[in-house]
Amino acid sequence: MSKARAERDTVVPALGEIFREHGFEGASLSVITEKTGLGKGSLYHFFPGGKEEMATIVLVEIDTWFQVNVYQPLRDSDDPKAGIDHMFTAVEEYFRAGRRVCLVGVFALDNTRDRFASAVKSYFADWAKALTQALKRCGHDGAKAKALTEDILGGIQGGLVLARALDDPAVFTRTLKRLRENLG
Amino acid sequence: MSKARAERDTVVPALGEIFREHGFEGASLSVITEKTGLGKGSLYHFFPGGKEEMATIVLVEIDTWFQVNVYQPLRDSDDPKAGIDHMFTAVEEYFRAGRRVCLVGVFALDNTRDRFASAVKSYFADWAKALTQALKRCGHDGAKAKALTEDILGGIQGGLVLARALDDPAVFTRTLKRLRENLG
DNA sequence: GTCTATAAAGCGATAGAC
DNA sequence: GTCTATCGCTTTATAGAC
Repeated sequence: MSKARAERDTVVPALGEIFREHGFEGASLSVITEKTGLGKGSLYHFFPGGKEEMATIVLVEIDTWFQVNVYQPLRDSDDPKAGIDHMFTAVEEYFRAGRRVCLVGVFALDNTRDRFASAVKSYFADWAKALTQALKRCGHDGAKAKALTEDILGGIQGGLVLARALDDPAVFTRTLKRLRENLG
Repeated sequence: MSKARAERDTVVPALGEIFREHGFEGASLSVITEKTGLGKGSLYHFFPGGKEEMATIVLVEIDTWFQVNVYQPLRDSDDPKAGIDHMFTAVEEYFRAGRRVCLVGVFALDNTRDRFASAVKSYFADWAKALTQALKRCGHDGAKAKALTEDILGGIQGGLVLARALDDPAVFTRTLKRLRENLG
């Protein structure tokens, strides 16, 4: 089981890219088979729950990544400004400078939304909470910190949508730069 | 033909809501039949090209609406500030104060993207061009006008994603308010 | 113009041999 | 653990009666 688990985990990143690229509905088993090189037999061996389990595990992996690389630094950094700087750097890398969309954003907009509603909601809620707290520690009052948080999280998602729609990743990096500078 | 055309056009808004709610892949003919009350026979009579034609016509309708209600006022208003104010008001109504997502944004993120790439691209490109021009007429230099345009269009899209993800439409209206105030 | 019936293909998922 | 074969269902789309 532990071995199967380890084997399974190596496929999860590839599954993430597939869901990002095709959405939940569009990621058919034939596409998944093709891109991962795993046959249906293997896929259902690793993920008895089928596509839904695959997507759930991908969402868990994403949550873990953001907890470790974004939320924790925001919460725990002695210097809250450094935590925020680290967030912007991590986000720019994670979204490959605008060439990669946000899977949670994709799931939020399409009809997959209801299926994974709680994971989608807590992704943004956790992020917002950690960022607001860091902004308060930087000296902003509660209302300002909340407003800045919405501007930053919304700006990131919107920048990704625009970058993809216009087929111009630089829109995203420019947006990140302005959001960063806007904090002074 | 003109009669069929008129009859057809009455269904287009309903199709728009269906694609918004379910995405392109998720909007199956059975869903469309149920929500519009039209049988498959009627649907293929009005839209011989099937789903793809339905979505194409919906995108044309959206483009027309934004041309008339957003881009033209931005371009033609004697007072560019009034044109921008009008844009924010129209956008808040159009997206039902955060309860309605942007179909073009939905199509931009999922795998439908490639299918309707040019319509998706020109939706944002036309909007950006008109808004940048209006901002320049307000006195902003070219670089500032371009930056503000990206912040505003991205902010709108991001606000819609966040509102949907958090199941809290007010996130969108607060974002719009700040974008508006940010212009002074 | 709208209906029913149906075709052809793809879907997620399962079973069983190996 | 991976394969092939197959089930049952849904999908888009078409045909033809009315």
